[in-house]
Amino acid sequence: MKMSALNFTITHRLNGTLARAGVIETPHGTIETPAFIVGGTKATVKAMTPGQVSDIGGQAVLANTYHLMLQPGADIIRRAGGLGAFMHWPEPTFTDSGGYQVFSLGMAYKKGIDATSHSQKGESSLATHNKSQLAKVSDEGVAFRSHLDGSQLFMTPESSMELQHAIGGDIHMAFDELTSPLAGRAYVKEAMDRTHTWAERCLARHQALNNEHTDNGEPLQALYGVVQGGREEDFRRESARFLGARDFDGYGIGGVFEPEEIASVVAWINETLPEDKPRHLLGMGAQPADLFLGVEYGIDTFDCVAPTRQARNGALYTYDGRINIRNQQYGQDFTPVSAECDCYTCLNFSRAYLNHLFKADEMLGATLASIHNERFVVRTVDAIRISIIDGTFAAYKAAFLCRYYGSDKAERFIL
RNA sequence: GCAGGGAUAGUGAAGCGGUCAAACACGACAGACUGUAAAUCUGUUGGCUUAUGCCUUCGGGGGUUCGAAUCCCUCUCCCUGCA
Repeated sequence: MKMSALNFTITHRLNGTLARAGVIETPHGTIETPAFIVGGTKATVKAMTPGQVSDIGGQAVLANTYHLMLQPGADIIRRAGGLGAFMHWPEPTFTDSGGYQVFSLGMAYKKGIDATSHSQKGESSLATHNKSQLAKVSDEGVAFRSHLDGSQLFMTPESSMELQHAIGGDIHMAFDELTSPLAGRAYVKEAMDRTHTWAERCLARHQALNNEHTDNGEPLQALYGVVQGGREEDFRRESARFLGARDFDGYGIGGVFEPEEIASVVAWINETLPEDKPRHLLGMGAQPADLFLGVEYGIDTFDCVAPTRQARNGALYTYDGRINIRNQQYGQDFTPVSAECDCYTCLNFSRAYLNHLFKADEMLGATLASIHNERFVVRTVDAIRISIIDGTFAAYKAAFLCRYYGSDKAERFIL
């Protein structure tokens, strides 16, 4: 008998687009899609309690294998009863494979070697770190140096799967290699081929581990293959075809960096992938355009750390665009961050109060700001889901983006 | 009263004859952040400005010098000992 780790049902489609609404069922509950998955890298959504994550409408959390294997160690999490039990999050969980860290620890992107750093002025500590390269890729796997203590590590597709199964999230990502936007076509191809080989190795190890779970009477865990291929249409379609032909429970789309790429890259992939499997856009969702375009071109779930990171740094989302709450002008502004927002922060606190918390460096500022930004993004995706169901997506998208960006700038995201 | 020490940009604090509009830190003012090496990072921060440009600054005043935040005299205020 075939048991599946995950069920995905598409309930609505939007004519003339790749958009759909549906439900993902996991052993820890369901996710109504499209959905924004909250970033919980180190088994915590920074500055928020699980109760607060639940209150803002978060349906699932995504944690990171690399970070958790270093600290506290996958075995600790396994012994705690798995990721959800460990962090007191009873709802669905995802883990990322550590593949992103291959990229961010191993190559410089936007920090060290790109065109913007010609000035040589104040070099950030991150840029300095990038020069020292904490990761090296080979066909067998990736040699890492821990960013915490410098110790030598080696991660392979198999070890990533073993770690992810020990951590015990509901949905895992295959171990992949994403390439810098600066990489040439030849390297993009090489990395994609390696990602494909790794994906097959991940699948094999994953299925063996799931067999063990079955023997032990434990719930099955799901695995998404991760599509790569840079900005090259033929590679992206090839990657979607290759992975789509294999028995993954769903697909992650990796290596997308700019909102402008979403429409094209995601469309190539989602036209090619099997329709009946969920698709997760890895790491994108910092701004409304990402969300609208992603959904329009067939994305079911997103994750992004920007809402919480930007919140911690004082950038708050409003329907009229982003504001920096530290700015002087908010010091005497006793209105909420967004009058139309229904989050705990907006219902109870003023911009002036948040401005004070940030200037005084009080931790509550980070919490209230994170609650607001996460609610803003989750609610936006929820509203998008409703607009698919009732067929008003196009009008909703146009109105939302025009107001957020201004009609001039919004144009590039519409049509 | 005597003997020492000190007063530097919003604050603290370097500098002790030229390379000083003056390090550094904090503060202030802006910006960035997309599978979190991020409660982080970047820029600006005397005035005028396009400026490798000019102007006004280092407690007040007066000197020495080609040249002073830096040396001398004096005044004001502060600190530390001894009376």
